[in-house]
Amino acid sequence: MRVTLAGVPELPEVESVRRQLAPELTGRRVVSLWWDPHPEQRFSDVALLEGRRIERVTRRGKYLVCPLDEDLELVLHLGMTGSFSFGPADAYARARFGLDDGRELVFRDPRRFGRVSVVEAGDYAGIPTLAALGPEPLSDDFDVDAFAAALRRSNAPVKAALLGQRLVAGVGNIYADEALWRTRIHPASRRVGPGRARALHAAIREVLAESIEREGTTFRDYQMVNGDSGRNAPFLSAYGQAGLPCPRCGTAMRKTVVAQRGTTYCPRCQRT
DNA sequence: CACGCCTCCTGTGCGC
DNA sequence: TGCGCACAGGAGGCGT
Repeated sequence: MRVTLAGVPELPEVESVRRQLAPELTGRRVVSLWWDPHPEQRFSDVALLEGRRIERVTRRGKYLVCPLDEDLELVLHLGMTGSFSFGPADAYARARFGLDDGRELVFRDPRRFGRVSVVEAGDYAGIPTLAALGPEPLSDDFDVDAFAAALRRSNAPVKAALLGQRLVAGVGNIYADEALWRTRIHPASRRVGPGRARALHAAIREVLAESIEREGTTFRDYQMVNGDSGRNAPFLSAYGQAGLPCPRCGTAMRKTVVAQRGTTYCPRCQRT
């Protein structure tokens, strides 16, 4: 079985990019600006960035959030294939930010799913997922009892709940499959009791923290600012492993669709 | 409100 | 060899 894999940036990948960008961008001023006007709705008020100073480079879930002077914020989402580099721009460059140190930060995004917005600080009305984003999974705000209660209230498949960004921020297709595999929960399960919720809470933290240590998962598209790949791919147990033996029980891993997303799980270990 | 389905995009890989 | 098409998927939007 052959599966096409992209390796979309999720929390560990965005955090790895953030760690590389922060020292380069903090304190820099944007002195020139270009962006591809297509598709128009993925670039919002970007012109406001001209002349602004980047105060910090932070992250919420899969969003990069850069406070600017003048009480503005630059909000970036890498979509499926977004990446940054300090030039040179190629045919897939969607935005170019000229800095006051003479360098140019290039936002490259072949599939154009990324988004760039400049907003008044904290005003996420135009970015609804960010406005309603759940707690950071690696912070104390990610409360196990609140998570368990929210899962109990949810009638959606547990994987859909994880991807929804409201119960917890930053989990995407890769780490949802990994955390569910570790806790032996079937991705389509609509009933997750407190014991399994507690285990899932811990597993989400583990898979994300381990991947951050390895600077993320690279299949093809994701790369860091310096062009390096993440090193987490060889450690995946579920995502992309369809047809291969389950690392726990040896049963062939199965691929299905849950929440309109490709989903790999062990049909023997993972029970609803 | 919660849930689920459709859409946006384009490179890739497969079948014929 | 070349063509056509299915597939990958985060988030936004909309219908139920």
